[in-house]
Amino acid sequence: MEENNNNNFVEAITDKSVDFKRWYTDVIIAAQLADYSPIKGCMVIRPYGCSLWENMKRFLDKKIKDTGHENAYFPLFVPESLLAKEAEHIKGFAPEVAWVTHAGQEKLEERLAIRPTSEAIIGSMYAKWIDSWRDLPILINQWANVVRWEKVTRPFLRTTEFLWQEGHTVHRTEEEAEEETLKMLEVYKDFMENDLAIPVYIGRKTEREKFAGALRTYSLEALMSDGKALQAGTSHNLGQYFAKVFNITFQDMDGERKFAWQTSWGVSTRLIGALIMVHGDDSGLIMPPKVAPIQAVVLPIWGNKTLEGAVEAKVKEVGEILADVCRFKVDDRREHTVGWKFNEWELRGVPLRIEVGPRDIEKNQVVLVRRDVRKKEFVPIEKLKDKVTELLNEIQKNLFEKARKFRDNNTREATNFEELSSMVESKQGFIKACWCGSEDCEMKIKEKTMATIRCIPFEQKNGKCVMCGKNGPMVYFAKSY
RNA sequence: CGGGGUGUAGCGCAGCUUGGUUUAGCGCGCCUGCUUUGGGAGCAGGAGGUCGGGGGUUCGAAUCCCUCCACCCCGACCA
Repeated sequence: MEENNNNNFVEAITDKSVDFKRWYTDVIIAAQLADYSPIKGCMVIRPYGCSLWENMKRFLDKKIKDTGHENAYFPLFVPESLLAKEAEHIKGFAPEVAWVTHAGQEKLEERLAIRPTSEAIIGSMYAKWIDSWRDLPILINQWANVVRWEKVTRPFLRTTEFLWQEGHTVHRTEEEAEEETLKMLEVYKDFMENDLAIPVYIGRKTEREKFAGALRTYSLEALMSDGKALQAGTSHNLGQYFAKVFNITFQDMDGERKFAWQTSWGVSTRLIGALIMVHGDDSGLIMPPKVAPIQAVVLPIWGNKTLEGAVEAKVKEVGEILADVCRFKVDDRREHTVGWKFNEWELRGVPLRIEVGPRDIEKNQVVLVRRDVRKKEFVPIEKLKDKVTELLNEIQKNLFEKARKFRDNNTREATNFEELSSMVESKQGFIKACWCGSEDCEMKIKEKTMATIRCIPFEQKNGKCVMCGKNGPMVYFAKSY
């Protein structure tokens, strides 16, 4: 345990620079976002983490509904016969599907898969519900848990069971489906950048990286502060693949029976992992104010016995002022000193700290300290309300700007393979480079550098493939999670 | 799923090489009381362990052997 009187008061967590991966799990455990469970690969999301997820859900759920979607809930189980109907899709998931084979002692007549995703079960229902072009579009979203038996798991980033939302829509035309796919990509981008303060690059996935069974997959790619990229969300144009498998047809305006066009899109609790790795520092988490479970923590500093009553009264007054301003918590625990609490709440990433002590009572003020820049301010009680609102907004903006600058500063351009290779090796981050479009070159680059094509952005300038020299689009390469 | 590492109190560790003065210990945390509180407080007293599970060797196993499990790191696969 190292002693340091200036900056490093945190004993519980490893420094980011020393061991980023360990820092990541240390922070999660110490901040009580989650904990390991007795089940391999499964974690418990503790109240603090759950509250964060609920806040994230609230923002995203509203955006999903504002774009015309409704929530529904489909079964956890998928009969084997249904899942087996299509080959390509299930081939992508087969190794990670968990099966229910028994009910009590009795063997089931048909095995039930625990959904790794819900295309099959939802597709089978859509076939029942759709008959005419007038039934379209169907715009449904579900918040659910899914299970994928992963070999390697890490809290939030990849767990055996995880929480997510999956949108499943059906459209009359290919154009409409494509429009929906891209619309939701934008909804996600808006959510990630404005609510989570996580800047993302968006673009199309390569054939190799796309969702099993999809026509086209689009993704949002974020840069973690260790220089590795993280796929933060995906939106798929499923084409007519599942429609053909599950016989989702409708009679069109022209009287002809046609296969429907589908999309699916999802983001998961992995976003919590992203949030931790984008904003956190050596002292712990930093929560973007919009989704922070606690936006401000009020800490009474008791002083000597004769002043306690006055401090208590002032804390109560502060509480009343903040009541409809932000989500706050008064930490009046007696068992810890105030210094201890400073560190504790910094570790847990609360954006604003409000100190109320004997010296403040005389001046009718409080002390505000920002978590992101640790700046201290003395604020008169009558200005508290406006100041808190202002600071929370500023912190939200600052976190995004900081992350965007980091991402931009770590996005480099390579014109040939040697440059690409040395950039991956020495700097990490995103690397813009041209690629001919062949899987062959994609694989070669991956094998030689460990970097993969994260996405092909929409705004294009073509150039020579860093591998073979043929003409092709500029893409983002990165080592990724 | 391959390669490596770890597993002793809630957490971090020592003890293991060379089996027996160990009744398994230390720091932090925890409980009780008093004093404290503007950047991880002090004193006093106290609770807490089938040494990851199972099997074996031995008069005797935390210590040696086998096996299983979990977690971490590095690779192949994925949100």
